[in-house]
Amino acid sequence: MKSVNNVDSIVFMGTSDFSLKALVAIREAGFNVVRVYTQTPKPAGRGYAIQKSVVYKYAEASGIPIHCPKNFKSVEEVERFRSIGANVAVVAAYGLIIPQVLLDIPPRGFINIHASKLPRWRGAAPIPAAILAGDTVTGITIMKMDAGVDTGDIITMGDLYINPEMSSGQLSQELSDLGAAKIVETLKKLDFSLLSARKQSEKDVTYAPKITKESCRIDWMHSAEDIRRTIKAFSPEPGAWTEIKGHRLKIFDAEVAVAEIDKNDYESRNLCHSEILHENSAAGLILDAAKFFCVDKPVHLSGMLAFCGKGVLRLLDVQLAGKKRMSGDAFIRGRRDLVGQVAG
RNA sequence: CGCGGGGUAGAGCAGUCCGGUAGCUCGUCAGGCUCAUAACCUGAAGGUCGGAGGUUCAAAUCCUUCCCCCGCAA
Repeated sequence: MKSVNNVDSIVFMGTSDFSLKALVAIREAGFNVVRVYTQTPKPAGRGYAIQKSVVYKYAEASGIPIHCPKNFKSVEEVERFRSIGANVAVVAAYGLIIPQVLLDIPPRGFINIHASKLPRWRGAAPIPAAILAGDTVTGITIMKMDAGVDTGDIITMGDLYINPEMSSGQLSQELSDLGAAKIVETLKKLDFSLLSARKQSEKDVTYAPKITKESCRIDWMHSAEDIRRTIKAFSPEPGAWTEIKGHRLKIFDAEVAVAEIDKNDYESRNLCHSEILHENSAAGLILDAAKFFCVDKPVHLSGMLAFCGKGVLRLLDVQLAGKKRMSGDAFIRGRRDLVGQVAG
């Protein structure tokens, strides 16, 4: 039986932690990775030290030849790739555009691991997009690459349920495990996989918008649930943030403390905010503990609380610029001067 | 040499400019009050102030140097 094809010459292209899992899995499954492409080590971080990608470090330690072109626009780079003579190329979170001339080179083409169920969330940031949208299920797509952005024919998919507690970081880890398993499965029966590929439906296409600094900024006028999802979607990187007393505060985790509340029905042991609330400008107000009267029952809330456009959020994991990351509880205990401030 | 913040009790912070008793909010432990409480009151334990030198009668604080943590930017 010819189930294991002649795929003993694989080129792997990837940069992030997400791709590293796939690379490791491919090698552990016994495939021969003959070359690794990853993004150029570049000055980054404090002091602009040269940073190698995790994939670079792994390949280096494993003795796999590494190549880091800036792009594939030159004939030289294309020919260099051709000279490897690879049977198939696997791409996962690489970060460079692969032109058609390159896609045409390997006999069995390019295969991509994408962190969503295509055609939902095409684009660069599918994981935060799924959380932000409140999706209850997402997954992995293994596809044949074509020249479009995540438009290739689908080989296989894997499902993953999003539990509401999950942050992008956790989801990304689980998806990378799933992706690693799926790519190995695909490579093991490569010819069959390629034959069974089917076109994407053009009906349910959505795009995952690029993440910007501004899209990570919290709008406290939104509901507590919306803001909670924003926080989860950008945790731990790059981190949802707000500004308080002129300083940037990142929020890595939060939970809805009260989904809905009549803003007049509460008191706080620390200070009386009724005048602020009457002005309807309470969104973003930070408190450290409060007692609410919902219907006829008093509800005691502890921890670091933030009023939203609708409801109250409990901030669980925060970090002020320049300080350590800590629980909201500890943070607000030490920074009582921030109680009663309005974040924005 | 990219810009910047920080290291003080188990946690989070103030005090540092201008040297002179180690302080705050919590937590912990013990007791009290209350119908009751994530409320309140009383008391206790817990620190070689990141390390090493130096100046001084005296250093958390001033000088030199080293280590560690973090934000921005890329």
